[in-house]
Amino acid sequence: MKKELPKKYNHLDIEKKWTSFWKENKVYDWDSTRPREETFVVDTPPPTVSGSLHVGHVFSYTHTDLIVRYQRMKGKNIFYPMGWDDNGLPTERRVQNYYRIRCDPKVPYKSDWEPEHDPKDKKEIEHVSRQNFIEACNKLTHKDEEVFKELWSQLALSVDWSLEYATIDKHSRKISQASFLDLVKKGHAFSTESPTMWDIDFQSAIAQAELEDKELDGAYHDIQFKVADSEKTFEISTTRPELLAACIAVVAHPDDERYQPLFGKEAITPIFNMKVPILPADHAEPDKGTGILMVCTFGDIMDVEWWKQSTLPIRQIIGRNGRLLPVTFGEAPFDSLDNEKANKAYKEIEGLYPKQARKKMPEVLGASLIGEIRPTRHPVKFFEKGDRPLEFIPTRQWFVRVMNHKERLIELGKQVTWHPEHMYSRFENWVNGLNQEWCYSRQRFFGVPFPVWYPVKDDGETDYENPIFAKEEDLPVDPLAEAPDSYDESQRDIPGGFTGDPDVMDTWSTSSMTPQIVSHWGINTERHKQLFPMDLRPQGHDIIRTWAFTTIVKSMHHEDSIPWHNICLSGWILDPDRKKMSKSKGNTVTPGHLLEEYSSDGVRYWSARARLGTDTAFDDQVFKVGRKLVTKLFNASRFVLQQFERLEVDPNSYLKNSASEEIDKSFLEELEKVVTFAGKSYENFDYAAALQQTEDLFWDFCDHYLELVKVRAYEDEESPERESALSTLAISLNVFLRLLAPVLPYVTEEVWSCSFGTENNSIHKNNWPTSEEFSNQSKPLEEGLFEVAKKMMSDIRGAKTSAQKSLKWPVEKLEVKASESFINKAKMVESDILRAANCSSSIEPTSLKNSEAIEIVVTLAKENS
RNA sequence: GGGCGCUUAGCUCAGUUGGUAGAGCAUUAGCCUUACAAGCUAAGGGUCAGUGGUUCGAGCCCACUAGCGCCCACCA
Repeated sequence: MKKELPKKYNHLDIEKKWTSFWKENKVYDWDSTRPREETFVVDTPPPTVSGSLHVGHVFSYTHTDLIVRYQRMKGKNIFYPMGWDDNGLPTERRVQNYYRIRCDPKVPYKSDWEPEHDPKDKKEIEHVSRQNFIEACNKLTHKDEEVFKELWSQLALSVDWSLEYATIDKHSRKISQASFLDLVKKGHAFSTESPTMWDIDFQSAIAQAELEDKELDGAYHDIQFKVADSEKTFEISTTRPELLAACIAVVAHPDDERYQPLFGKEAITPIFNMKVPILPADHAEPDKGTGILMVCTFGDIMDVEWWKQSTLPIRQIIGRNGRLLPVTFGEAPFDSLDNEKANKAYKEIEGLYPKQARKKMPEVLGASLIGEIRPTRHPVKFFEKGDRPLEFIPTRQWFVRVMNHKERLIELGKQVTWHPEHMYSRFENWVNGLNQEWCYSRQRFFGVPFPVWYPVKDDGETDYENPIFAKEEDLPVDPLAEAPDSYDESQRDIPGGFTGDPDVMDTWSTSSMTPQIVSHWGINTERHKQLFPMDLRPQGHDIIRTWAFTTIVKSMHHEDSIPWHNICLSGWILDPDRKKMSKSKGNTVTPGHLLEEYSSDGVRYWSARARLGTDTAFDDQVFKVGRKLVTKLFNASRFVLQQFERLEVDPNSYLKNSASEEIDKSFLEELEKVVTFAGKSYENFDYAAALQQTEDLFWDFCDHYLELVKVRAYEDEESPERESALSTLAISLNVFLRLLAPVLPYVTEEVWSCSFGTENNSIHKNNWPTSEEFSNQSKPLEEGLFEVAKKMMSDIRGAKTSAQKSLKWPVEKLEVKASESFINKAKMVESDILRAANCSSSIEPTSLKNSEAIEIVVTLAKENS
């Protein structure tokens, strides 16, 4: 005999019990011996380990778990790993603040150094070696990961923890570096020195995918240029006058009649007196500003593009730290007609940041500034995590080719099924808008290094043309700590020796390989084949251009394949003001107290109500509804199981029975419909629709069906009527538990273990209900009997309520005025209705011809007998 | 400037292939009823953003308009 359910449902104790049960019994483990067709593979997003998780994480990770739990109950072998994204800038930033340290590659390594965190002590910032800094990163991320893992377990994410990885661990670094070497081998990666978008605070290159526009105040400065060997002048309207010294040309649209006579001539820049060519260029728009603009090295991406197809030299005046570089006019490429004057003017702005220099420019320009400065507001490109505008600075970087692969990327994007479908257009938009190759290198410390060294020529120059790549079997390598083959560590950074590539890879270089990291691409071919392409990539829609995009780029370059068959995009959590909840906005809610107050199942319910791609407002009310459903399910289960306990019979023995009473048959028919619908919905990743239908019928079950059959189930004598009720109760509870198991894993497991489950058999494996289970049930005489009974019950209750009587108050007379069809149906379920209504006389029908109207007249007894 | 989505009850949202507008919450009134007071029952509440079209019939299909949100864009 099973153990009885406790009187009250204490979610905290029960969650703890099942969390450890699932772990001990390896309920969620992947079986590597089962074939691909029986396996469902998830490319779990590795959460960024920087501080704490908020409800937004809980929300989207639950969505994946719902889908996974459905697939597992369908009998699928589940591959559901968890990774930690602990590589990259967010971690660096957090470590810098947490331990008050900075990485300085010039500082020597200290083996006995330990990072220390003291929230009160505002000690001076300590500069540590790269190795020490990486150790500090590892220490802090491990600490955070334990906290995350705890939360995921409590939330009942059914991941296989033996598949855990971190994007900075040895295995991930190896795969990242192998990916890079493969890209190089296939000609998809290359290094070059070229103007690159540069963040002056982080002092690193950044990629197009990391750009963000910010609206900034700016101002048009109208600057007068002279035409060489002529008295003519023209004006250029610019918001970046501080780049005047970097001007290499002025351009206007080829069709612009105002400037056509000047093409081919030279202009003379004011103040610095440099001769620059006047040329036609398609990107100049006649109706913007004065229609003629200066090309500076470099003000924006168009300057870069234009410069690339020109043969003009770069006049770089902004340095890596963002300040205006020292420049000497008179030395190429800064040729001036008046070096002395130019140098003097430049001294005024040298060493300043662009913003400061801009302020100073009116003074420097003097009479060359025409009219008033006109304020404007315009979008300026920023690194998404940066505080100051980007600059274009020529540096040596590694790039991955994407520009020549747009068509193929779009084809592959179309081969993936997007949920919801319309999110695909964001991917296509992004690919079509690509205007640069993927900048792959970063000038940072905590990341995956490039497995590359360069020879140092005898004159001390680095020979970038002949890179030395690591051997695949040696990966991962750190070129700053290890010497390449055929060299010795003593030859590092000396003429005739070698130097290590100092950069690390873009964080997406690793994240884009999550499928290959977990499939052990290149290491275990069998395993890779068994898992790739994967079934599902879940992620946020804000990182389609980064994570989804780069993952597709990699699988295209490596195997000309899609990485997964489906991609599911979760929406965002909005705060009550409808703003996206995010750490940077400081409006996050942490999930700990929610889980405690509303239970994990209650919080999961809240997540499950939101369809994919739909943003959801954070709303306490929905958590309450979730908790209420959990309590209801528990209590209804207790009631149903009590019927079997009372008779000392096993509810399992009723599951194969056929119901004989019409109301029972009708309810089972409704239940079968929901089973079919829910299965279809889950197949299409629409867990929310499945939940809604299930929940609706479950409340009908509690509010109406249970009330209708209660008395019949209570009967002391065995009878076909009682057997039919008991069978329907057993079947319904059994099916409801399984339908709700993905959303409410704890309470369903608890009830299951006390009812239908056998020893160590979790509800979460191999138990999804099917319509075949209903094949031995006979159809009710009419469809919709349950609906008719509901309508009758509702009206009877209404009559009692408006008479301010209790619901068990006896009914003397029950008249039904309705169509013949309605009356017929009511008659078919009459006995249950009369019992539930506490009515001793039979229904008095009045048949209305040609009328849809239904009137139920309830005459209550005078006395409560 | 290009693209996508949303607009249904006070709030949060459903609304399957077109067929009499739904749920929960909130509000109000009532009820200790042999599972449940962390409960139960019922009531009130809507020009489905607007305009036009297709149709016997439109919340749903089509066109246009407005507001909100998001994604993208070469931003002088």
